Amino acid sequence: MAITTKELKHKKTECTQATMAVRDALDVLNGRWKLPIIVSLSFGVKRFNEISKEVLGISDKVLAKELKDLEMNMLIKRTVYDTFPPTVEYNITEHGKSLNSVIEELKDWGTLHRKKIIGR
Amino acid sequence: MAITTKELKHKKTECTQATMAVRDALDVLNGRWKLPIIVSLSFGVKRFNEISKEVLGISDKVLAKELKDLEMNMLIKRTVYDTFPPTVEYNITEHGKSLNSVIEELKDWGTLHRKKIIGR
DNA sequence: GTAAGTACTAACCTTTTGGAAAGCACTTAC
DNA sequence: GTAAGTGCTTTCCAAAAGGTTAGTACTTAC
Repeated sequence: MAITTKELKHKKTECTQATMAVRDALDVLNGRWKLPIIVSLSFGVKRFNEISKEVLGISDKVLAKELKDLEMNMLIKRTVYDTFPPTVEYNITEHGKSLNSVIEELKDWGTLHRKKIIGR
Repeated sequence: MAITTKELKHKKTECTQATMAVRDALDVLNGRWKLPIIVSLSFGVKRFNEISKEVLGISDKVLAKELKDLEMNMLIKRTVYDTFPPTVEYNITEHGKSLNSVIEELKDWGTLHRKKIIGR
């Protein structure tokens, strides 16, 4: 089911703003780790190893990558202190906090869904 | 950074219900295609090829898989009519409609984020 | 009989994602 | 000098996701 450039252009004009905005949001939050990390940081400033322990199952490599992504999208801020054993702190930004209502909705829906499907 | 069973059990007791619910929701909606498909179907009943044309870039194989996933999670319903060229219709369920507020939030946040980062 | 249309599935291959383990730079404490 | 602690990075490898192309079952229209 190949899509020709013509079809793509044609469809693009029909494509609603809404769908694109949802896609934008999903792209930023993609994967299993972004939101758990944000939730973890929403409880306060944390260091690398603290996040690594709180977000269950994440590997160092992936955590480092996810933190970079989140920083690039201005959802979190990285602060380095030049201490003896190095200290790096991560905290949410105002922009990151604006995700609160999204997270609330996901939490509510997740709870509803669990009742409906998993724990029926 | 391996996690021992002991650590896992220990942390599990601390792990908030909230984080698990968010995870549940994300698991159901994972990937780039689930929500676009749901949005597409939220505008009305559609057939396989119609969805395939509306959800830009998705391949037949992936579409078929995603539709199966969504049906298993009771978000959409599949109806087969035994006509000459076969007809299969997909529509959202009530449970699927309960995602509306999540989608609204994602849309709003996506719009905000685009202003902040992409089109600053 | 042959072409067309629908909704897929199967086979094959490439890309992406992700985990485990080790290493590194730097400094302090012993 | 050597061990420890921090925040990563690198290498290697396995699994998962995803794209392309072809094919199938069935019937109807020509």
